[in-house]
Amino acid sequence: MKLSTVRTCCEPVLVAPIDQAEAEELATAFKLLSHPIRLRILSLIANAPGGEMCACDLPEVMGRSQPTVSHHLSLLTDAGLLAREQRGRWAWFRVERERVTVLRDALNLT
Amino acid sequence: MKLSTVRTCCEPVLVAPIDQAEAEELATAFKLLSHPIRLRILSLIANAPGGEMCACDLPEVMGRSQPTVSHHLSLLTDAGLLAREQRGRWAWFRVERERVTVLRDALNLT
DNA sequence: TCCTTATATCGATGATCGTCGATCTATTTG
DNA sequence: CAAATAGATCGACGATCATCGATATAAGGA
Repeated sequence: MKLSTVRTCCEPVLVAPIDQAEAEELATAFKLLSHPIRLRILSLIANAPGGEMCACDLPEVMGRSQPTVSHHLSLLTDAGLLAREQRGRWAWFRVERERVTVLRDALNLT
Repeated sequence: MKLSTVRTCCEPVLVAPIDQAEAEELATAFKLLSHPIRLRILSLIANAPGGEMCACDLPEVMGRSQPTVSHHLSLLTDAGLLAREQRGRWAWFRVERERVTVLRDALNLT
């Protein structure tokens, strides 16, 4: 899904009417923000030292099992909201801020 | 849910880390934006003449049944994203822009 | 008061989602 | 190569969600 080509800061949802296809793509993206674990993961990584975090720390911090955390990390990564980098046997993640900006700008009112 | 007291433009999700309670409230709000019909309803009403729209027109425009549209209007209204006003036997809706702004600001990166 | 119309609510059904134990894969280390 | 460890994938289960027909409610008009 190339979200940035669908909706930019110049044509936000609440200023220009959207059609069915655009609504479906945006809804899919906002769905990623509709779960507390995913919001906390984004918030945690964005505020981590160096803006990145190792997946190995997340199950304990989140209080969820490793498969559950891995599942949510995959969803965020597949959607382009997180970038994944393998270092040795550890996976490091950082927030793709441009993608978050696209979603924020979709809610512009002016 | 008093969302505006929980998260303002001064402490966005990606600048300050959020705890479990805040994440749950925000996730509940973003869930409303995670369905194409609800995004189209918001977009349609925000761009309607006078910024308001009668519910009577929505089932045909959306291609959904009257109960389905009523259900989504209730979700948006209960969450404060839409304001409902009864005029005679018709229900008119307008977008509560301040509430949308709260969600947008939660995604601020700077 | 009776009829019509707009909207909400109920109830049921199928679909999607979140979770985790078990297992598989890949990488490092001894 | 074998053991250990990080992470992904699988499979199943319960929970939540979207939808719509049927029906209830509420308001206006005859």
